[in-house]
Amino acid sequence: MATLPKKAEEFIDWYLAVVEAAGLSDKRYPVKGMNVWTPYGFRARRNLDRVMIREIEATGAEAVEFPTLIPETEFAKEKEHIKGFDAQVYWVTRGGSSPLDVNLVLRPTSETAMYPIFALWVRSHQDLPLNVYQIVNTFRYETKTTRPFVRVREIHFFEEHTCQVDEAAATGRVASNLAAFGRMATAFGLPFVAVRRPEWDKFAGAYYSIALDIPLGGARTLQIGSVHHYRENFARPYGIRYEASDGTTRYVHQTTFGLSERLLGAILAVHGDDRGAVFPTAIAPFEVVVVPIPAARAGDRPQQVAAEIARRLTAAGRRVHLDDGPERPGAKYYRWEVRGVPLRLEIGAREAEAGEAAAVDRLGQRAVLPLATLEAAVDRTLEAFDRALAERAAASFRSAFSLASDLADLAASTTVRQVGWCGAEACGHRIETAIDGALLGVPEGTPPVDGGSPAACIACGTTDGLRWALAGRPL
RNA sequence: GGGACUGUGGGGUAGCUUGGUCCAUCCUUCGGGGUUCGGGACUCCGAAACGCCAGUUCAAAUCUGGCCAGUCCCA
Repeated sequence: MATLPKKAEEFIDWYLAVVEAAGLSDKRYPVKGMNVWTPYGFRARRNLDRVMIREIEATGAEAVEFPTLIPETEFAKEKEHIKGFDAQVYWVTRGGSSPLDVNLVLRPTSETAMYPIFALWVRSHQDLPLNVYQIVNTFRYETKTTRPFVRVREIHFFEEHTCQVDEAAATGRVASNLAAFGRMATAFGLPFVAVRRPEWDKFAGAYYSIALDIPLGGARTLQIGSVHHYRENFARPYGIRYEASDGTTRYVHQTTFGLSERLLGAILAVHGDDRGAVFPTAIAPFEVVVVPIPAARAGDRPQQVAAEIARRLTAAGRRVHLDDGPERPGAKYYRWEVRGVPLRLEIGAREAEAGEAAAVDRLGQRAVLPLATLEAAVDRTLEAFDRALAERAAASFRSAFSLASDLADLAASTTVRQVGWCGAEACGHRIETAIDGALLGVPEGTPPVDGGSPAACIACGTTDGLRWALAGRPL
């Protein structure tokens, strides 16, 4: 098996090689940006979905599913929105061989599919809040280089859409979404920053946008999700009104929360190492792989014990793979390492006789687990693994940001930079030019670098209206 | 949106400049046999490719055009 490129030296090549070697996606499908979810990758995706569903439903959202096609007439109702998406939608213009009277858009996102119906569902303040989400495929005609999970044309999209009684309630929903995302990120051991995007980079049609970004090493960043406050921007063109308790008619205030398989890409990018993928247990296609080690003197005892262990752990609710194929044990170790399985249990003649399992986690921690209390021992081992993985990610997150105080300093950035910014768009663009990237925005809450208060705008030097902002190079 | 480049078995590649020496190289992978088995075994046998369609030519992996796919740079 070919060795992988080094993560620190050739990040993109490393990422592609890991996706390939781990068997997560088949990118040979003959349409750009549309890849096949392989069995192993699909397991990871299903686990990702499970965590998203658990956390969003804990906040009172309900699952729905809207159609894939949107009439052009509905799509065009919100002017900023269509301007933002026009260049990247797929059109359906024919039914059979006949041109359609009204062309249909393959949804790039579902605002314009849902909101005409929301206008029918919402009549009274008693219908609010309306919190619904769907996990569906969306389509964007991406022209840049596509990459598995990170930039695709058919997106596995989680989107929550809500209607609230007023702006404050919508702001509360934004906070609730950010908290829900925080819980998802914790489950995946994934540190992130939430930043309010600058005006010129907010979602098409939004009042404001909060992006969830992760650092990828160097000044690179990856946006893995976003939460938007729409105020009444969509409610007005789509007529989503309700009668308040005082008898007046008002427009709802809306929010959305979007995530995608980029989260899987981010998990690979953050946790993976030079030996391949590393999955936190919450998303791991298999949490445990059991490898018997044959020995002439032991007969088939190791295989029998390994099979029994796999049965027991499966019964205990673990996702387990028993690898009792004919390969040599070492070949199996390498394979399950590149595929990122958190915990490997080895059963040889020694272990079979002693009533033990040799355990090695994906970070290299070794232990001997007694078979008598194996289920509990595996629980503890995986918990410790997840903690260690999260701590490793947190440590690299802490060193992924640094302060910068003048524009010349930005060009050679080897981290994401935290800078003082006066808020002016012209200064924002000068920062973007200086770093050859983007002004990511203003951090929500505590900024990543504890630098006190900013002294001056890095671009114009003014000391008025200062805030911390982050600048980086989005992938 | 503009420009450049690339496409060879499942994966990675040599060959292309100068058409013939190529029923196409090597690594890996896959199938079968034997010896093996506590960190990627060895060995024998076998399978597997010139993106697609036209054109030039006695002759095309190699030259030309279109299409499809991929990559990079610029706006």
